[in-house]
This record gives sequence, structure tokens and C-alpha cells, in this order.
Amino acid sequence: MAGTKTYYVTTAIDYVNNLPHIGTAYEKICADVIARFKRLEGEPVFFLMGNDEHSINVKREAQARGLDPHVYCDQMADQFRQIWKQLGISYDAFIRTTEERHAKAVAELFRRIHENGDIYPSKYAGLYCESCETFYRDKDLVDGNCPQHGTPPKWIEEDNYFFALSRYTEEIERIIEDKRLLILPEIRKNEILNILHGGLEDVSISRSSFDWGIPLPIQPDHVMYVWFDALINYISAIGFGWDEGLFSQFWPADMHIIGKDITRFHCIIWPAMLLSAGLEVPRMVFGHGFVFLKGEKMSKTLGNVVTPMDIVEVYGPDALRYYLLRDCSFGKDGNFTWENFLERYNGDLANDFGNLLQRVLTMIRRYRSGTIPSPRGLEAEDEELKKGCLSLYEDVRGFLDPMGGDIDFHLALARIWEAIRHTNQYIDHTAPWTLQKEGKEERLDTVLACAAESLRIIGTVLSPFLPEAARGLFEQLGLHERPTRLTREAALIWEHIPPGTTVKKPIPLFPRIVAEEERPETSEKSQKKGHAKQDDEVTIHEFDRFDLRAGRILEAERVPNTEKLLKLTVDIGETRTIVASIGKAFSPEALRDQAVVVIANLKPVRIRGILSEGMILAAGADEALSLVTLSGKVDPGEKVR
RNA sequence: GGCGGUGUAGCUCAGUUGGUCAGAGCAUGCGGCUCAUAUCCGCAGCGUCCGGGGUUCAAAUCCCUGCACCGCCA
Repeated sequence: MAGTKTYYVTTAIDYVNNLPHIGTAYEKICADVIARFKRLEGEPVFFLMGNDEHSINVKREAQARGLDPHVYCDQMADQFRQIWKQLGISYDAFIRTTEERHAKAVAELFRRIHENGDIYPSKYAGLYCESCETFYRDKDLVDGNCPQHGTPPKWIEEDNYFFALSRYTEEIERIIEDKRLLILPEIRKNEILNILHGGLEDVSISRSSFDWGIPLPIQPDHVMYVWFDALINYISAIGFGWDEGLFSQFWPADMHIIGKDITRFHCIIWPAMLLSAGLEVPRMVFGHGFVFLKGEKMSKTLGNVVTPMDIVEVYGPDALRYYLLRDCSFGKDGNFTWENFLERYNGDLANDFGNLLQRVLTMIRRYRSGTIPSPRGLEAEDEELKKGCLSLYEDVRGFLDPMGGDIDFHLALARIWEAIRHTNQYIDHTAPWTLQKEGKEERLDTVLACAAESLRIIGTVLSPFLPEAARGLFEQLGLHERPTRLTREAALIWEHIPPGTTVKKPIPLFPRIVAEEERPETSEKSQKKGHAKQDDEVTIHEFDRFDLRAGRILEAERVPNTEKLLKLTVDIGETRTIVASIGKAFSPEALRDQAVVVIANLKPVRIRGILSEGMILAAGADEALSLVTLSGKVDPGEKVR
């Protein structure tokens, strides 16, 4: 591997004034699939993420919380990394712009650009929105306010340093047209070329009005404009300015994955900075679409899931990964709706995929005592299944290849589900249960073996997308390969399962999300009474339907690999198991013997494979959560009204 | 104002260079199986492929124009 250039993929570094939202997660998930798929191909990969900590907004946010910016950034970095870990993002390095190595790289790059004569002082005066960190002209303002934030901009007059961006207009245009810098999808490239045709203006790269940032080497009382500083993360993380040998192994980046709103910075300013410093430009910039959250009202069927990010806690990372990758198109905008999420989860993950593994495992256990048999001569339909599976890898690779003009995660998954459906059909056609009854043992061996092989290949190809599910699949099949150690070869061979492999007892990969009754009473009632709408008032009768009871927590333990979930055993006159997302506010120890109020007749929901038979009442969120309790002594099981 | 994008079954979307391209999944209706997480399989409907015009033997697919929504630039 020595001498081979590492495939270097990056995502945008994130501002730390808010925790990541669903769109941020989408970007990281997509980048993660690319990274994992490249690893599957056997390529050395370096996957970089990080946080952007130099911004006046970050300083403000920290001050608002009474924290030193560094302390605040440390806390945020921990939280970000925790979230990425939960989502299964396999980044190799995490860069923060307040790090020493970053400062070194920034200084070195600045030095080179300065030496090249591309930095000069000038006066800047204008209307400046601090939230956007952008200057506006009068005509851009809406009623005198910032068009983005609706807040009044400040008149700022200061001596700034400028970067001679305009000098690079033609060169950048050339490298884009030569495809030395590939911009995807096409629409983003058109936009950039459009901007270039209009000509570029030099940009201000320093601020003297505040001090949270990297000091300008030639004028230490100025700090570098946050964008200028932030872009450099892509090289500061890999050794630029502090380890040239390392740097040369990774640079240029193979793919910068960013939101479509910041293509300009990545396709114009960043390449210009690199050209000025005599460095190579990145090979590709992909400006992905946004994910919008539609219909804030969440489904009642999802238990205690409140935001899309909570899905990870309750249903695991792959539930969210699958939904986003399958329902959104990378280059275009997408939507998150609870309805579609449920449809994808139950339909695709639970019924098609999870159930397929389940039924195959059960038959192998029932008919072959759990040992996967070896095939004994393939018939036409076996060959057909084999053919479909062996072409799966190449097909998926094709969809992920950016040279096609886009990266189609959703089509790749659609192709994998074709294989899943095919395998379900195969099982129906071959009907192993009938073979068993008729004593056709050899045929039964072959069919079970083929079904298992098919699952193995599906799991391999699926592993970059749904790493945890793939791991579960291999484990249950009794295969010792870990998805992270898989290679493409494994997806291109049939009969790869070692003889004598013994499957495990099946555990549903994706427990179905059980829908609450469609509240037939309510709809009937409203029809009977002819009310067009139901108002928010409820009758005492309706309230009576809630079986609220006094309870006492007997035992509490954390649900593994989750942050908030606790598995509680509660005495409410009878013993119930309840999964509650109160783990951020309470430790299991603190809850033992705690008096609580429980909704006893809530439709049971399976959360992380645990059947939750009720809900604990509480107010607040996360750390600031408070339990509803009872002031006096009440026996468990007592009705609350 | 300039440049660009999108508009295909109730919903979400596939449709490379014009010729089984009128499709898939979900939803709906009917039928089948029982290994499986009330899961799976099969069948059936449903469409003026945004409107209008043109090129062609042939257009969802190319050209012009109109409408709707959206993005970038100004």
C-alpha cells in the first residue's frame, strides 16, 4: 500500500452554535457510505470531519451560557462526536479549527499566499450582518434588514486585508472546464461557471472588530475571516504546515462533500487559495441537497421519538440512515416525514429485509439443526438467484460512481432491495417447507444454502449503507466476518460460506413499529355528531380512557448503546417493563424505588427490541427532565385521576 | 432582468444516446402460502408522461412557446 495515494473524502466542518440537525446528519451519512464503500473496494481511505469554531456566533453562544469559548467548543465537540458515533459515522480524523495544528497550517498557507503577492490591505466600509458574517449592499436588504436573518445590519468601517481572488477567475474557469476540478451535480457546476463568467471581486479576509479567531500573521490585531480559516481545515488535518510527508500522501482531496449553499466557497475561493499557494486543487466537490422536515407533528405510533435525531436512540442508526439514503436524492433536496419514515421502516427494513433473514434462519434451524447445508447442484432458479446476487456489487458500484454525474444512494438501495425481493420470491417458489414434507433432502440443502449465500452477499453489499444491520446479519448467520473487514471479493463469490457454519437464534434486525389503533372511537364519534373538526377539549369520559396508575420503579438499567434509554421494571399493581428516554436526566441508581405515574394502557411498543408496556409521565427534556410523582404514600396500582 | 433546474399513476420516484418507455415501490381490491417480525408471493385496476405548437416513419425523451414551483447571479 506504500506509495498509493489514499482516497481522501471530507465533509463540511460544522458550526458549533447548534447541535447537528437532520440535514447535517444526512451529509455525514452519505460521506460515510462513500468511505465505507471505498474501503470495501480495498482502497485506503481517509475520511475527515470536524468542527468550525471560529465565528462571532460561537463566541456569543458561549458567552450566553457564561462559558469561555474554548470550554464551550470542547463541550460541543464532545457532543458532536458522540452523535456521529451513534450514527455509525466511520471518520478517521476529526479536526477543530481551534487546534494548534490548524493554526500552523493556516499560518503557512497565509504565508505562501502573501508571498505570492495576493494579499493587500484596503479599507472596507459597508453594511454587515454578523449572523451571516457577510456584507450587504443597500439593495440586497429587505426593509433595511438582512435578507437571511431579518435583523438590521451594522455599518462597519475597517481596514481589512484582501485576497486577490479576481486574479484567478480564468484559471479556475479553465480547471473546471478541464474537469481537473469536478463539480457535481451538474447544476452546481453551471452555477459556478455562471458566477465566473460574471467576473470575480477580491474578497476581504480579515476582521479587526473582534478577537475570536486566528490572528493574521502580518497584523496580529486582526483575525482571519472565518471562511478563509475554515476552508484550510481540509489540509490542516492531514499535515500541511506540520508534516509534509503525511500531507503529500493525502492531498489533493478526492471528494469534498458539502451542502449546496457553500459550493461557491469550495469551488471558487478555496481553489484560488490553493492555486495562489502553489498547491493542487481538490478533484471533486459535491454539493448535496438539503433535507427538510415536513409536518412537525410526529406520529403517535413512534413511541417516545420526538425529533428525527431521536430515531437513532430508539430504532438504531440504520433506521435513520436507510430512510435518508433511500428517500432523498443526493443532488436534490429531500424531505423527512414521519409517515414516509414509518413506511420505509416497516415496509422495507422490517418486512422485506429483516423478515427475510428471520425466515431463512428459522428454516435452517428447524430443518437442519442450525447448520447451513452445502448446495448439491444448482437448478435454473438457483442459477438465476446466484446471477442476480453476483451482479449486485457491480450494479451498486455503478450507482455510487460520481462519474455518472450524480451519486445515487437511493438507486443503489433500490437495487439491493431488488435482490432482497428476489430472494423472498425464490423462497416462495422453492418452498423449503414442502421439500421438507416430501423428503427431498438434497434439494432442501441446496435451497437453504442458496438463500443463505444470497443473504451473505446482500449483507456484504449493504454494509456501507447499514453497517449495524450488516453486522447483525453476519452474526446471526454465524459468519465471523465483520462488515468492516469485508472486501468486494466476498460479494463476487458464490458458495463462500464455510461448511458447517451454524446460525444463531434469530433476533429481529428491525422490530416492526406497531401502529396504534387508528382511534376508531374518535373518528366514529366525530362522524356521528357531524362535527367537521374536533376541538382540543376532551370530556371526562375521554380522559377516563387513560389508565393512569401510581407506580414504583423496582429496577432500572441502561439500554446498551443508547444515551437516553432506560429499561425500567415498574410495579403498578402488576410488574411491567417500560423503556423510557429519561437516561440523560437520571441514573438507574437514582430511580430505584422512585414513585412515578404510569400510563398503563398505552399500546405496547417495541423499542430496541424491548417490549415497552407503558409510559412514565415526565416534563421537560434531556437533562432538565422532571418526573411526575405523588406527594404522599400511595400503593402501586392505585388509579390516578 | 440574466442563467439554470423541476413538473410521469392517490403518494414517493425510475425512465442512458428518440423506436415493447408508459414503469417500480407504497397505498387500494382480489387470490395463494405458512418458513417468517399479522410477515411473504401472485394477480388486478388507476396515467391527456404540466398546457400548446413543431421536427420525425416514430417523442415522456429533441426544438419553440406558455404555465407552476424552485435555485443561482444581478
